[in-house]
Amino acid sequence: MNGRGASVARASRGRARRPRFERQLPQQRRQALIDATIESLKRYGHAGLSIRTISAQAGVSVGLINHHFPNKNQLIAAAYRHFNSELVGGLQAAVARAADSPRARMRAFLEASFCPPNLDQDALAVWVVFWGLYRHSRLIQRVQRDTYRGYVRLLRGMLAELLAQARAPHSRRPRGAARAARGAARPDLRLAAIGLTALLDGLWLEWCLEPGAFRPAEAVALCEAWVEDLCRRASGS
Amino acid sequence: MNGRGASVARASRGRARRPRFERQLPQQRRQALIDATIESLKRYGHAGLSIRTISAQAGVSVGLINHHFPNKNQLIAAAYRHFNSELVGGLQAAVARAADSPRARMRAFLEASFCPPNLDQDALAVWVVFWGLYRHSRLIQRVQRDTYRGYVRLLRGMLAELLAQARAPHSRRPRGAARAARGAARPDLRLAAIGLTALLDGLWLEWCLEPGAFRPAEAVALCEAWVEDLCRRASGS
DNA sequence: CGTGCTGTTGTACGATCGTTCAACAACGCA
DNA sequence: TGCGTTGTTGAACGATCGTACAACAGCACG
Repeated sequence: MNGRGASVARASRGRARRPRFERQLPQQRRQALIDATIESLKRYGHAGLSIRTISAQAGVSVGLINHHFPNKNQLIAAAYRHFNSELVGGLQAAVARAADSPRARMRAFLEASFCPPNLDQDALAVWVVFWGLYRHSRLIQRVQRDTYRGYVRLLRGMLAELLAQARAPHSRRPRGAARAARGAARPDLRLAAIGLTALLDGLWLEWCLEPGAFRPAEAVALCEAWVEDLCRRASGS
Repeated sequence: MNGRGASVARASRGRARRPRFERQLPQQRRQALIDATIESLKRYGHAGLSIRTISAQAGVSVGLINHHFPNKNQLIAAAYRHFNSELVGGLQAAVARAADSPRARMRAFLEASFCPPNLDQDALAVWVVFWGLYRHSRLIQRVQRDTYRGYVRLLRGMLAELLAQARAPHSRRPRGAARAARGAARPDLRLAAIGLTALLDGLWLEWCLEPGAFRPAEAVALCEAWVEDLCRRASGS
């Protein structure tokens, strides 16, 4: 009763009073809610999709989410978009940081794939929840379509460079190699990208399900052996 | 009001009266509920885990499930066990049906893996739901541990045969080959099984996510090429 | 035909879900 | 210092969740 008047009186009396909450800019709060969503999914799996669980994780009240997002699905889709772009961005950065040789770039890509934060049991839990939403949520489908493109382009580009170099190992044209190889190599490149993606994703999945089964370095080695066989077959034909 | 007396009167008047439900043996009803659970998961994803959705799918009332299963989790675990054993049993049967040569057996295994009912978008939806439960349900973990053993044994056995034949291609001992190769080949066999499983699962996953990306026969070819490279490397060293 | 067993039904209950909304309060600004 | 904007709170709503349980009814049997 009379809560407001009492608090105003306390404040005007000069007593130090901690604010009950902190106002933030919409942009910052939105990002905090997105982070809390992902953290909540890591901790509680599908149960972490609850508005109350997410708001508790973010340290805010239940009503705040609908002030920054029109509904729950939009928040989840935003979290999925952020999760995807973190992955793709991290891989792209690792490749860009590597030496300017197709092999070194591929190695950097593989090592980044089999390192934290990508290689993480909690991350798998998050992916699984999103995958489960895929078929019944147009929002999730749209995010998937938007972000997957960058991943495929990155991986295909590296494979094209490697295959071009394997076919013409003595000509020094690392820059134009991908473009030059595009004609005749396209059917092989398509299957090669499919196979490498499958091997990569499968190893990643296996490790997350049972981290003791093999070491990350062994996964990188398996992928590199596969790429090596691919190049050998390409140069042999 | 007085529903019972009225219906008895109708019945004794000789009017034909359809039974409102059919009693079934517990074993049959349990299986029907398990089938309904899987079908419900295929149709509605994670939302299909609801007691009311499953009972509607099975054409029974909500209360019946708790008469045949102590709670929802036990039903789900039973469904997961059935789903797993259907997969492993189908693969084992396909291998047993194949010709008695390591290559033929491996081919049969791969073709069965990339065929309905295993290669099915709906099936992926079911797997994803179960995977999402894995971390937080001891029942699911137990089922996984029980059933995965058979799958690994099957795949490792075929790989061992193939590697043994590759190492000694001229000695005719297809029966004892696996046993003979067990000593020196074990480290390679371990990584080989990991790699093939990853490639297989990854291709399966990719196809289910985007069935138009490649044909099942191409997936089989990719796996066989991988096995071929493995054997070549084993015989070369 | 009547009786007993038990498979089956459907309501009821408390908990939790996503969402709404009126009231509160933090903080920039005059 | 007081005011206005608006980020934030938390109670309340109806829907739906898993489970319990008393009543019903199919069907085998005497």
